[in-house]
Amino acid sequence: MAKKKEQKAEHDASTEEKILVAAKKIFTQRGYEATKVRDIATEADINLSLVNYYFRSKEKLFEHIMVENVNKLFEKVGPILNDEQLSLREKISELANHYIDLLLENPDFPKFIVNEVLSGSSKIPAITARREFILHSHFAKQVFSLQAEGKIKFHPVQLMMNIMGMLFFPFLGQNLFSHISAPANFRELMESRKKLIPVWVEAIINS
Amino acid sequence: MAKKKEQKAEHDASTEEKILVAAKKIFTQRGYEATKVRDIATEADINLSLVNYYFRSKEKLFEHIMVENVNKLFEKVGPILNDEQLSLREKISELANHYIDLLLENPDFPKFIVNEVLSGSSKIPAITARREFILHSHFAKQVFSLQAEGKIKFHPVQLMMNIMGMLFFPFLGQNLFSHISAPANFRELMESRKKLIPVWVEAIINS
DNA sequence: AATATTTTAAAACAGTTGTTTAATTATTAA
DNA sequence: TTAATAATTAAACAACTGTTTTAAAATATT
Repeated sequence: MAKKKEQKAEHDASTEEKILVAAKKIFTQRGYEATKVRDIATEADINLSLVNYYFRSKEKLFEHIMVENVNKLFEKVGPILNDEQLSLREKISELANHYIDLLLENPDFPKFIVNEVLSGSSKIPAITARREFILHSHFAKQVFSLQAEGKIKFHPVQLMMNIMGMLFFPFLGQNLFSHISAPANFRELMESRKKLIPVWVEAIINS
Repeated sequence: MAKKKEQKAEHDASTEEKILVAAKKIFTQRGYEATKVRDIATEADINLSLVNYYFRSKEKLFEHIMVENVNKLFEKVGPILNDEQLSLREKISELANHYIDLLLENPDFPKFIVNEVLSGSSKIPAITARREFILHSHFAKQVFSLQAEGKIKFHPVQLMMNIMGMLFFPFLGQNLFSHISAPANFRELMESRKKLIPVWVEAIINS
């Protein structure tokens, strides 16, 4: 029964798997246009035509990878955003912990987020659906109710911008910032942010 | 003497100018790889070979545009960052005013900033030089002295990340955010930020 | 007006790139 | 084992892309 899976774990990765790993790496790093099918084949160490054999076209493969990425980006976050037991501050703390870990492990994600998720250009349904999801989450309701209760004097979207900016932007400017302090320190800086961001958001709310 | 300039102003844009305008638009929007020389020629409404005639190669033209962009991004900012008369808060206020206006007028800039300026991959000297400049500015000194004076309990780079994040990130997620509130409201939200950001930064410092 | 120079245009070139084909090898099912 | 199916490979194709060439038209210079 579980033979196949065990075999997979023991033996070399299957061709399909190798293509996926290579494609994920190169597509996420360079984007669609800058990625050549031959680059993927070389990186995966397989024959060129196997890419089309397994995934029919470059575009199909790209969408596959993008869906994979966006799922990884949101799978853990959905339950957090909609957990009615968590206060806003607790949610922010959880989000900070989760995303900082995730982005430290996936240095290519920030650019992907900007170019595929935040950019309106993406036609991939999995991405547009996630955007909707966030907007109707319990988290969004909590942020908006801050205004309704008169606890903030500015538009709630401003707060969402700040939270996301504090979370994602450092990774976009990683090369810039890790040039200031020692590059190795970037990780420490990000670890510190896990606890700092909730405090800063609180300060902004009370400003 | 001024004949030529006046002619330029009165008459149609020169071919060189038309290419520059088209190239700036397409390169900034789509990036290097996704931009085809034929796209530029079509957009500029000129013959294909004129692109190479005036700029020798696609790569040369790209660098030309990138330098143009980065200059526009920093020309006004240098004096602000190094103005020893301005307090940190005043500098932040000036920066917010300037960058919010600039990015509202140039919707393509945010992606360019992420992919060319913040990304370490850029080999364009004009960009790397600017990075150095910021790090040694009076502004940077002021931020770092906050820590020396014990006014903040975290690393000064954290504050720089937050300031830049609050400034740039909303424009990166423009499509996302303008989907929440009415799209037309995005401009108003950004206008509000001009005054809000200095307050928020203050709140973060005092947190 | 005649000549030289600059600018524009069309076509072609050479290299790249996504994809397909056809043949071979490996695997599975009978 | 044998037949059928799946996986892999090398080669080729056709469209695309950056660049060059060659010639014509426009402009400037003498």
